[in-house]
Amino acid sequence: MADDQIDARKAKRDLLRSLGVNPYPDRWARTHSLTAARALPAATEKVRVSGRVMAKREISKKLVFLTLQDATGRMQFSFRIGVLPDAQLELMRKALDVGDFVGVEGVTWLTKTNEPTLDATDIRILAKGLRPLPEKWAGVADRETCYRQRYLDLLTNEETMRRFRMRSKLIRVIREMLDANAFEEVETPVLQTKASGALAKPFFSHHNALDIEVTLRIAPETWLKRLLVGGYERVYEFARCFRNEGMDPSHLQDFTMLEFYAAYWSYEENMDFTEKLVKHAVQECLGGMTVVRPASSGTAGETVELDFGGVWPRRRITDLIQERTGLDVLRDRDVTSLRAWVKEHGFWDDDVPKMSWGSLVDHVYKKTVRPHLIQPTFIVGHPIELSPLARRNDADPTVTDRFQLVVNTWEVVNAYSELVDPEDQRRRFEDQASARAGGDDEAMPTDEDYLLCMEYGMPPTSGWGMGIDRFLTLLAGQDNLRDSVLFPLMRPQ
RNA sequence: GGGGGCAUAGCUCAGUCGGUCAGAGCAGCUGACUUUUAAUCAGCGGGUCGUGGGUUCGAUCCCCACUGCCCCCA
Repeated sequence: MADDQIDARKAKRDLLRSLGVNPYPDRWARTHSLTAARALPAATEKVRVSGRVMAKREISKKLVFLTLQDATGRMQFSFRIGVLPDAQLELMRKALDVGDFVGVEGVTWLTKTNEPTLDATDIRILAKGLRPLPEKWAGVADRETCYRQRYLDLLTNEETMRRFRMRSKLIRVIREMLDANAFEEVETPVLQTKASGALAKPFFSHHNALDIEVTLRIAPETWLKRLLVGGYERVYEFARCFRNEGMDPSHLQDFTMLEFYAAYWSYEENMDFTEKLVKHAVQECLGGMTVVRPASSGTAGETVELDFGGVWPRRRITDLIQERTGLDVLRDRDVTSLRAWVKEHGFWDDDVPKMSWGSLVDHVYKKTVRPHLIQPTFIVGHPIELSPLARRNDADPTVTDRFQLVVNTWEVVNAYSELVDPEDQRRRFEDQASARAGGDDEAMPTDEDYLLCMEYGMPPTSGWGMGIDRFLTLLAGQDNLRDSVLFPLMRPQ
C-alpha cells in the first residue's frame, strides 16, 4: 500500500495514546543545545536536550543508538536496559521513529570510539511524525521538491541550511554596518497607487474598500527620498519588490532590494562606501575575499574565481564599449547610425526600433561588454535617458552621476547622485511620457505627488540599491536565484 | 515565443534496442544481536513506471498531446 509507512506511524501514535501518553505535549525544558551537550565532560548527569531523530541503530532489544539533530548540530544518544526504565525502553523501541521530535534527559558518556553520547534516563516523544523523512544519506535531490518542500531540503541537505543561514548573516552584517554609519531603518508602502522608482512592469491588484486599482511596489526609491525632504539624512530599507516580468535564473518576480540614501554624499563618495560595505559583507560571509563558483550562463561546467580584494576599477560605459568593439558612441550621437551598427553586428531584436540613443548604448553595452565583466567593476557614465531619477553630470549634461557594480556579469548594485531639481525632474518625467507614447511600456509614469514633495526642497543625496538575492547567489556559488530564496513562487501542481 | 532535457516504490536511483523486467539501497514490517554511528544478519510486504490518447498480438519502453520541473536561445 502507498500508505503503509504512514499507517505504521499512526499505529504507533495510537499506541502512545492508549497508554495515556500525549504524542504532542506542550513543552520540554532543555538544559543544553546538542552542540553544548557534546562538549560536556563524561558522566554529567541530568542533561536535557531535544531535537529530531535523524537515525536509529537498534543494536539489540537491550541497546539502541540514535542520532538527534537540533538547530546547532547533531549528537548521538542511547537508551539501554538497566538505565532507562524497562517499560519506557519497551515503549520507545516500539513507538519511536526516525523523524520524531524527542526530549531526552540523561547522562553523558563516551563510547568505545570516543563518541560523545547521552545515555537516556528519560525519553519523551515531543511530536510524532506521520511521514517518513527523505532518505538519510542522499537527502532530497529533486529540485522541484527542494523548491516546493523547502523544509525537507533544509532538513536533509546541510549545504541548503548553510546557504540560508548565510543569507541571514549577509542581511545582518549589512544592517549592522549601515546602523554603525548613522543610517536609520524605515518601512515604506508595498501597496501603492502608482508604480514608481524604476523602469519595470508592476503587478496590479484591487483595493476593495477604496475601490481603486493598486500596484505592488517595484522599488522603494521615491518613498525613501520623500523622507529626505522630511528631515531624515540617512535611511535604508530592505524592500520586498515585485516586478511582473519574465522569469529566468537571474530574475524573480518577488525579490528583496536593499536601498539606502545618504544626504550630502556624492555618488563618488558613495562608491567609496560601497566598496567598503561590500568587502566587509564578503569577508564576514565567506571568511575571505574570494569565491570559486560556476561561471555565468552559457559556460556549462566551467568555474570562475571571483576576487573582491584589491581596488575595483571604475570605468565609463562608453569607454568600455569602445575598447571592446571600437565603436565610439559619443562621436556623433546619432540614433540612425548606431541602430545600423547594431543591425550590422547581429545584436538586433524587436525592441531596437523603439530605442532612444541612450537605450541603444545600454543595449550595446549589455551585448558586448557586460558578458565579459567578471571581477567586481564599477560602471559609470550612463546616458541620461536611462536614468530618469538620477542627477545630471555637471561637466557632461548627457550623462548622469551614476554607478553600477557588476560582478560575474550581474548588476549587483545600482546607485547615483539623486536628481533633486524639481524642474529637471519634471522634464525627465515628460521625456519618459513621450517614450511611453512611443511604445516603451517600461518608461516611468509621471509621479506628481513626488514632484510636489521635491518642490519643498531635497538635499543633495546619493542613493543606492542592491539586489540581495543576486548578491547572495553570487556568494553562495549558486546559479539560480531560486536557490537563494526560501520559498520561490511555483506554478500550482 | 523557439529548442533541448527530466518525471519508475515514502526517499535516492538502476532498467527494458517493444516480449519472466517491475528492480536495488535506504525507509517500513517480523526475527537475531549490549558500543553502533550509512550498524550488521535473515525473512516479508510495498508500484496506475507523471496524465491522456495512438501504433502493436503485446507499451514503463515507440509516436502524439497535456501537466510539472530544469536548462539554453530570442
